[in-house]
Order: sequence, then structure tokens, then C-alpha cells
Amino acid sequence: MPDRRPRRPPYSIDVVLLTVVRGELAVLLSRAPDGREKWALPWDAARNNETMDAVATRVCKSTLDQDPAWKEQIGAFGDAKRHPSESDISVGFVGLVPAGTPSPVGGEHAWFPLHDVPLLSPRQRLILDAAVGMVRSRMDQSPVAFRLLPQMFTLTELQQMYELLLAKRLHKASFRRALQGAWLVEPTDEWRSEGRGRPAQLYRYAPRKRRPAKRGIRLDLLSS
Amino acid sequence: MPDRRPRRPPYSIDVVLLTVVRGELAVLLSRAPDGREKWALPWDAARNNETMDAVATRVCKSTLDQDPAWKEQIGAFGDAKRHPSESDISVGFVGLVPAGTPSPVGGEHAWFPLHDVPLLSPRQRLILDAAVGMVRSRMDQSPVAFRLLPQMFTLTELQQMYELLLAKRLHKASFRRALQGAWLVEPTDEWRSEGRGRPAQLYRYAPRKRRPAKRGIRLDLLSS
DNA sequence: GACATTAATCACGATCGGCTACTAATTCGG
DNA sequence: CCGAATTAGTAGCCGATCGTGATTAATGTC
Repeated sequence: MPDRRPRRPPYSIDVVLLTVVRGELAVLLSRAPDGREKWALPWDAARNNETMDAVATRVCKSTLDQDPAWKEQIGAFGDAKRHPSESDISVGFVGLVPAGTPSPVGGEHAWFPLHDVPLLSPRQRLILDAAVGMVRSRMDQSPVAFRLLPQMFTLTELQQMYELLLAKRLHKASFRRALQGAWLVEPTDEWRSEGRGRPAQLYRYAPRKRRPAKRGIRLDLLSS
Repeated sequence: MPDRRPRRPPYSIDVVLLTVVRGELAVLLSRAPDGREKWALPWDAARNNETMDAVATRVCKSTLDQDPAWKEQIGAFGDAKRHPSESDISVGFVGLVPAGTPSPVGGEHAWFPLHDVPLLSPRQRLILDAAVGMVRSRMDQSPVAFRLLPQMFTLTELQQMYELLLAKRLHKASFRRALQGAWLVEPTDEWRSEGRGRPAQLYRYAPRKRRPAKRGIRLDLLSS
């Protein structure tokens, strides 16, 4: 969260970086420079002639020194007034970081599991909730589950990631059959032995072009 | 598009109002006050202490004098620089208007079918495209098809709306069976005779609570 | 070598979904 | 008054898909 400008900036860019620690979603927070024990979503004010994406990338770099595997805009937030920047509106971004990537965060940045997030400004709290909701609802349209995993993973790890995001247990055979039909992954020739039990084959995300899915509609998704 | 402020506003609210005319999606454009034959998405600058939703509602009222049946934020747009407001960023909204509602638009406002939209500022063009993409992609999560229809409709009309949005023909029996299973509509005791042929029963949108859909995942939606 | 443990697959029954064919109710043209 | 045409709505077959329990495979531990 670098430079603070004298005048209120027109808008801020706030980034919700998510990863998985110990089987739970976690968000990256930065220590606020003023408060003693206060934490906030990393953010920065927009500068002149800089795209929003560029600002978001800069904010990511300042906390992680590595780009997230996936990044997307959430929307604009302005109805909750209080925000560290005092700007009128903030534009939120979500970024996904593969689980287990060594995060070179000093004492200024830390991962907080979602159920243990400290008090944030009202606007940032909205942004965080929207980010999580977005990730959960776009799972079947964006490869978010894969972006939370390292490049190579076992099918069990992938299934556990889906179970975490869907908050629902899945049956192993069904999950793999669906995966087969979707042409999303391809096996590598590497295997991983995780202590006891049969070693698991490693896969990588490699979506293939498919015929445009003759399947009709699923109106039952519109359940509410 | 009321008052123009002396200084560049911090941001603008741009509204994409969509409806269906003659079996096609159409967007409402307003005549720009300066240009002779120029059209633009209705927009307004944000005022102090006004929520974004409130601005969007005000913009809708100024062109339609009736609230859209459904409204949602699309996101913030700032990377395309040129915009009538000259603001740094614009926040886009989509609104859906039931087909056939008499739009009391004077010569200052008109519906343009999507394939015949005049040249817009680069940023507004992006907003329009994002709005259409959003409506098309959220069909199975929001009742957008119903918001483009009047309160009472025949199942054939509903099917045609789905076909229009999906750009895909659907089979009548399958569509109705899926509708049955989704508990989304309920029949009224009214019927409509559309010239020749058997009269059709009218339905209304009335989603029912359902047991949380035991069904697993559909990974094949993640096709790309 | 017996057993626990984890991976991966098989196979059965139930449900779903696409499709053809049918019935129902109305208008139109004799 | 009587069909032909037209649109609405349903029945039912059959292949595809899906949930599930059971089975086989490959490793570590004792």
C-alpha cells in the first residue's frame, strides 16, 4: 500500500488474494500503516493513465512479489462509505494463488482463514464477501479450482478442492467420470507417493476443445 | 442525461436497458445533447452521498419513467478512455424491461436492435457488450428470461425467450419437462387465443423452495 | 506375508434427456 | 356442418448420464 496522496483519490483498487491453507480458504491482509493491530485488504489509489488491471497487478506485486494465477474484477463498491482511502468508490479484484506457494510475506502481510478475519472497514468487508461469492459461483465457468492448485496435482487433491469450494462431499467415481467427460485434465507420467497407500498419478490442467455440448438446459440450477 | 458539472465527475453511472423487440434483444439509447445524430447509453454523474443504485435508478427513470424489472451492476470500466462524461471510470448497470411494455420514449430515446447499434464511445461499447454477455451467462442463476417477459406468459413464449438468449433451438417436450422439475412457474386460470390454433394457458413466475438439489457437478460446463 | 491405507475402476440400477408420435382445442375455408 | 390447418400440450421409448457400493491395484507397516 504505497504512496498516500494529498487529495482524496478518485477511486481505489482493492485486491482480494485467496489461497488455501490447511484445507481452508484464506485471504491475504496487509497491516495498516497507521493502526497498531489493524489489518486491511491491500489497495492503492489509481494514478493517471494507468489501467485498473495495471493497478491491481501492482498491488499484488507489492504484497506477494508474484502474480496470482488468475485475476478478475469483481465490481465497484461505493455504497459502504468508510474505506481507508476515503475515496468515493473502490473497484475490487479477486486473485487466486496456488496452495502451498511459499509466500514471501514479512510481518506486514499474512494469510487469514476466512472464518477468522479481523474487523475490516465496511466497504472492504463487502468486497471480501463479494470476492468469495464470486469464486464460489464461477467455479463451473472459470477454472478457479485449478488456479488454487499447483500446476501438477492428484485427482484426490482436485476433488478435495471442489469439495472445499462447494462445501459438499462428492463421490469419487462420479467426480472422475465427470472429469473424464469434460476433457479438462491430462495425466502426466509422474506419480506421487504420499506415505502409505498406493501412489497417485499427477495430472495437469489442459482443457481440450470439445464439440459444443449438445446438452439442453438445466433450469433446475435456477433454484433460489 | 441531466446536469453536466463544471469539473470532471469522479465517476459516471451508465445503464444498459435491454428488452426484446420483434424477437431480438434491443438496447435503449438516448440522443446525445451535443451531437446531431449521436446516440449514447443513458448515464449520469454521481452526486455526493448518493448510492450507485440510486443513481442507476434515477437514470432509468429519466428515460423510461418506470423501473426495470431487474437491475444489476456489471462492473467498473476505465481502460477505454473516451466517454461522454470524461470521467476516469464508469460503473455499468444492466436493466431488463419486459417485452411489450409501452415505452413512453419521445424522440430523445429509442430502442436499437443489438445488430444495429450506432457508433458509441469506446467505453460505452465495452459496457454494452459486457451487459449482453452478463445477461446471457447468468441465465441459469438469475431469472433473466422471466424479467424480459410480462408477468403472465405462455410456455411457448418462455421457450422462445430461452432460445433467443441461448441462440439455440430447444425441444418443446424436454423444455417443459425441465420446467416442471424446476418448480419455477405456476399456471394461472387464464388462457390466451393467438389467432388460429388451440389457446395456450398463461403462467406466472413463482419459484418454489426445493430440497437442495442432490445432483453433483457438471464439470462439462467449463468447456472454453 | 498379513493387514491397513490410499488410488483407481467396474458395474448395476435409477434417473434424466432427446425425440417421435400422439391427443386436444381452436380457426379457416368450404 | 365438416374436414384441413394450426398451435398447445402429453405419452412413452430408449440411449446417455449419474449416484452408489463393491472390487481390484499398489504401496507402507508390522
